[in-house]
Amino acid sequence: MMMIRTNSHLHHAFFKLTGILITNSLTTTPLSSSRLGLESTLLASLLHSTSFSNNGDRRLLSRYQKVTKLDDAFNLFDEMIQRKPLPSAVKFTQLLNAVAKMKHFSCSLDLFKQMCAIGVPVDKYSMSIAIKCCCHLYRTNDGFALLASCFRRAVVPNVFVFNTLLDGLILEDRIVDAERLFKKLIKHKLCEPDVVTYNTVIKGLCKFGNNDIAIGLLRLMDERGCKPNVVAYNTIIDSLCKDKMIEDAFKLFDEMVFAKGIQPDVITYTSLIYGLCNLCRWDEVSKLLKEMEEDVRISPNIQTFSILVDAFCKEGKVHEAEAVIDIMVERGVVPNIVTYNSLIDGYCLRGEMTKAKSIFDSLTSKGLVPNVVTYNSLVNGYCKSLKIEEAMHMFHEITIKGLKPNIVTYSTMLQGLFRVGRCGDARKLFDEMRAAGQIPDEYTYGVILNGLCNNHQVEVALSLFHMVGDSKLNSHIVVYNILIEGASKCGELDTAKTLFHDITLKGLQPNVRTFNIMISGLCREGQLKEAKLLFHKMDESGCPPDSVTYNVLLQGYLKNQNYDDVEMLLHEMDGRGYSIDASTLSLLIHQIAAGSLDKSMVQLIGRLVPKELMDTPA
DNA sequence: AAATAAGCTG
Repeated sequence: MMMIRTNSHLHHAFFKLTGILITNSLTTTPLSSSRLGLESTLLASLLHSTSFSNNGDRRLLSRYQKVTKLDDAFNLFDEMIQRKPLPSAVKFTQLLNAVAKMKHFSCSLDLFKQMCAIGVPVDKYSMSIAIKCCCHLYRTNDGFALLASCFRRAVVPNVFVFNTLLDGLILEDRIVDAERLFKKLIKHKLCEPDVVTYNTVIKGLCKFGNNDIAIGLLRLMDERGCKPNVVAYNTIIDSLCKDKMIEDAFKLFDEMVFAKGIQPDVITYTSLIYGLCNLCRWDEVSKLLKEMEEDVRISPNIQTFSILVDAFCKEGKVHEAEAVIDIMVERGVVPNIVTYNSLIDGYCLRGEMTKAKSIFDSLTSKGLVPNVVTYNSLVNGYCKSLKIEEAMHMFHEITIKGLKPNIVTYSTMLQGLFRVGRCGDARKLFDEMRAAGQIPDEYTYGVILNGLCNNHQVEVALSLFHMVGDSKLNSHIVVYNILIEGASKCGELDTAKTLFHDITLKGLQPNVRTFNIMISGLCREGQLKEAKLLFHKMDESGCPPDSVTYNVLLQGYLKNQNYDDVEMLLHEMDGRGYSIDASTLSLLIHQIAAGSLDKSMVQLIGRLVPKELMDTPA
């Protein structure tokens, strides 16, 4: 399941990236210096005036809005309810909002209830905050109950309240309910949907992969006289980027900028940069980053930088990632736990656990608190380095620190235990996981099947597979790939063949990996004719052979002394630009030494061996 | 005179 991508452009791209970032920070500094032209002075003064208006122009916050600690909020509230006469509803509402802003939703809700109990009049403002709190606590139904009480109290809910409820439904993945509510609003004219209403529904559609319908709604809102804004476009662009449909994302971007004249913001750029990073299209990343830097109104923020850090780390370029962190710090953007999670994960993936651990240990001094994601990376890193005791230690640390291991944590730990052959402990952990209320997903399922197969328990894996039956868990090709590989490695090729046959019966499609595993199994048993047959079936199955297929088949031919076929395959590989992997190469070298291969082949083979293999002695 | 929204973990 691991994919190693090497990208020669990356290093180059990195210098471009950091180059852009550094040049920009240099060009922005002289703005305040004296050797500026008139226009620049104007610009500088504009900059000054905006920074002034940020503080000076804004009205002073009331003490009810200024609360930053929960205790202060409660104390203030207690003091307020003793006062005679009671402070205005506005003051109470401001306090409620301040508490909600601190994300203490249930506290805010408590205060709201107390406030109602002592008879402070409730209006649409306090109602909408209370409803928001319910929604953020995944208790949207309670939000609807409050809505009902609005009607009883003759408080007319406005579009804010409905938007909040709509958002709550989407947060709970209740997309059908959300659509129903949306239609009801329009049909019964409960309120006039505004741009936020539409955007919220668009967000819901995107969340469920309905990008096309989301775009449809974007058109519809325009027709209905509600102009889409940058948020509407960003939501869809972001969703398209996540679904790797980057061309469509750029199409929408162009439409937004050139046809509608809407200015992109940092979120637009960040989404697109994320999409490009995800596809390893580094040159375009630099281009876009440059474009963004050229727009004086926009500068990369913590997310933009974190995405770059993450991209470098995923490519194994941890030093480049650290350079990005240095640049962001220089620019006054403070890295957060997400940024460091990427870096820690990067070191873990490289197996540099000492370094990973030392960054982890330094978090506290930076005022950052590790979260489950942080621990998951370390658990994963230790497992991959076969340091299972350290992994277990980290795993237990999660609960000690008051956090909860999630499905990723359990799956990772399970994988680690299987990997060192501790099937019994894996079983125990699996039970523990279910007792903790964590529902295994398809990934967990794959880890377990794979773990059993690799520990000579194919039978157990197969019976688990049959027990799961026609459930959704078994409708993924990965499951078949694991079992076919497991069965054929145990010499149960007939079982493997049956499974392979079942794939199409189930309406699934074998992928390249499925074919490769099957061909490799057939070769192992010396069934070269069948292997060849399958190889030729690949193209017509819409699944053309890749470099792995050729290597697998080549090894089969070599082991069975089919030298004519070897020659043919080598020529085909040359034509397709595929190269020879390390284990095929060592087989070939043996054959060359034994004099089984024609001298004329040697040159061709030399051409098919990648440089990296030549440099490192086997 | 107070309020709603879209970007990272295996």
